[in-house]
Amino acid sequence: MGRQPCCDKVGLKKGPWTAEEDKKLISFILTNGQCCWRAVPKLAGLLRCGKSCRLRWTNYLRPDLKRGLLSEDEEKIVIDLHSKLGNRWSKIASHLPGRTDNEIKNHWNTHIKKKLRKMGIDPITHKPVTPGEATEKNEKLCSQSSPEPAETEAEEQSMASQTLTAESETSSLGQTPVFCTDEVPMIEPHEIIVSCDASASPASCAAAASGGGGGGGLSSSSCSSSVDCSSRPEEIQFPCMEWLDSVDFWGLDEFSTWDHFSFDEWDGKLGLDPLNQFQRSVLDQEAWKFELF
DNA sequence: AATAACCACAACCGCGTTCTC
DNA sequence: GGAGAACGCGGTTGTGGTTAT
Repeated sequence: MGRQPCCDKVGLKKGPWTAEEDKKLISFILTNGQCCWRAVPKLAGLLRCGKSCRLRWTNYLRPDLKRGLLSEDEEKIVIDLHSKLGNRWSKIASHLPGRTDNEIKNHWNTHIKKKLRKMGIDPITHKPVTPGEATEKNEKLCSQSSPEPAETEAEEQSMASQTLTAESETSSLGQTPVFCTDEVPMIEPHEIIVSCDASASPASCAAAASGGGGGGGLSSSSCSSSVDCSSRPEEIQFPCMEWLDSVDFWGLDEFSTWDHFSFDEWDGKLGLDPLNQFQRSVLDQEAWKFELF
């Protein structure tokens, strides 16, 4: 009857992930690709539920993630999309390659909201507020009348034109290039090949094929989780994920030999400029996760 | 130097949707 | 077609770090 439960919640670990757990999860996904999340913790030897593994991967461990604060341009795009889409963070994230819905949501709540309020703009309605109007009470009222999200395909299509892509390096909101050169470079959507063999679902293939165009395709929702391998044992083996040479640091051979890891290698494989201090600092921040480095 | 207050972000929770049997 | 489970999303909470007192 139905599917098997994703995890029995008894004895599962919660809270912050340890470096060891990260390592296990990364190794597993490197070896096997992203397949059924419910199977991941068991096979990877983790005492976590599949949901937790998926979140950890999509929000933190994915190689294509940009780290660091959102740029001015990205903020503008978030604000603009939020005015049209409301709190549909995954939709918004799909227009910002390398950013996750969680990240955008957090950034919105901690930075952008305040910024907008300072500018005298209601972050919920995106309309100017008169002084004294922005009271707590008012805010609650406003939240009940959040902007009408775009419902139609056409609307979403038009919004997709704002997507940050390699092809269009300018946003609809500004004439300046979308990414500063000192930002962490993205692995472009087209650099990730999702193999679409005959057994792969049409939906996931379509999503992969349209990865660069339209919606960015690298969002947590539209890319990483779209692999359909549910319930077909032959696919559960390992689906649909190949990395180009440029991202082949994820290739198990090298990555599994953690002892030999160096940041220079990491940079190279990620396509990072070894001299980019910002990137390095970001990676240094990450290093706590990989004490073995 | 100690500690309280604040801030940022990772992770969890719950719900709606999708999918399989 | 219905039941039950996985998945994905958005809201909320918890935790660690930083700043102010």
